[in-house]
Amino acid sequence: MISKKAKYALKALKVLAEKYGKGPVLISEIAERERIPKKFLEAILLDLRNNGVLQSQKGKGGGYMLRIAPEEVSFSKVLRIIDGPIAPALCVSMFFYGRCDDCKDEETCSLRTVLTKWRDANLTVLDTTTLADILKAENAYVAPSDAA
Amino acid sequence: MISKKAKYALKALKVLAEKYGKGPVLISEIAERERIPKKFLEAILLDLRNNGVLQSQKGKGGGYMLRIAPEEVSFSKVLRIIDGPIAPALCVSMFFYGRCDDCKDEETCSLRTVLTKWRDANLTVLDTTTLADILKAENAYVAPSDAA
DNA sequence: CACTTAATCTATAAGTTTTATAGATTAGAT
DNA sequence: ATCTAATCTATAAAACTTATAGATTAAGTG
Repeated sequence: MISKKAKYALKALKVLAEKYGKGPVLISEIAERERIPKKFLEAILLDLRNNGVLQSQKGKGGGYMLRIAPEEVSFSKVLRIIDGPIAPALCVSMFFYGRCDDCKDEETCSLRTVLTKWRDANLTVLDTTTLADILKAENAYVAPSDAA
Repeated sequence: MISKKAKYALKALKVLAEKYGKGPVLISEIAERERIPKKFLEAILLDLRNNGVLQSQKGKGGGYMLRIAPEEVSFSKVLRIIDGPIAPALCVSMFFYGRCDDCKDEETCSLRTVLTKWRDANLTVLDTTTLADILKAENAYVAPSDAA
């Protein structure tokens, strides 16, 4: 399960992806539209900015905007910034590798083989899914007809 | 990331899978072999028993054993018992479905489309991976030679 | 029946992470 | 100067994780 924070982040990024190239968006506007506690959202957006995903402008006419194109913002990038490791365990993490303190011998850990497979399946989806895909999903939705 | 508890559970189950059909195994034996705090492990095994994965026997000659064959114990089954939902969000969970309190309209949530895809990729791996696969990985390991 | 073994149950708690809230401060625009 | 909106600092309730301790129950053994 991803954290609420990560879900908030993705929803906020969806809004910013929609307005990509159309100038800055206010925190308060995003917060209202997506029902995110404003102060909490502030911290999230700041985090995304400090990690190169967003760009901000203070003062009147200011706000937040994407620094890179929606197609460039993968889920894995966002999740790593907000939630940390994507891998099911540190011992198979590519960006947050760490030894498992309960593991006797990492080389021969049979669990690790399986965890690696799981990690790769995850990354296949998360590396290739971007904000652009959320937008596509948004537009693809057609209200079900009563015909059936 | 899975919890330590889940990792402990999988490691304990690996031991029990090895001894499948060979009588009960003591909690203390598993705890020592896998370096798991004994009291903590007790709770984990009990949980697995109450959910039909394990079977226990009190008193002398007692211990824990698998109730079903290693090939029948999938990762998804274990993880749902120990860590709960496997899905990245409750709104796309098959076993723990719940509405997201911050979501205006679930039907049109664009994030949900992507989360569903992610969930399915996860399940493809976790439903088909069982304790038997851990054992296979265990036996498949061959120490690297110095030749290279 | 008394004794030993080993799982089971109940209670407690330290530690960490998550999910926020409040208020002061800084940078930019007019 | 003044208004605006992001930024920084501090705080904290709530939930979850990771345990530990001790009493109890069930089963087998002599």
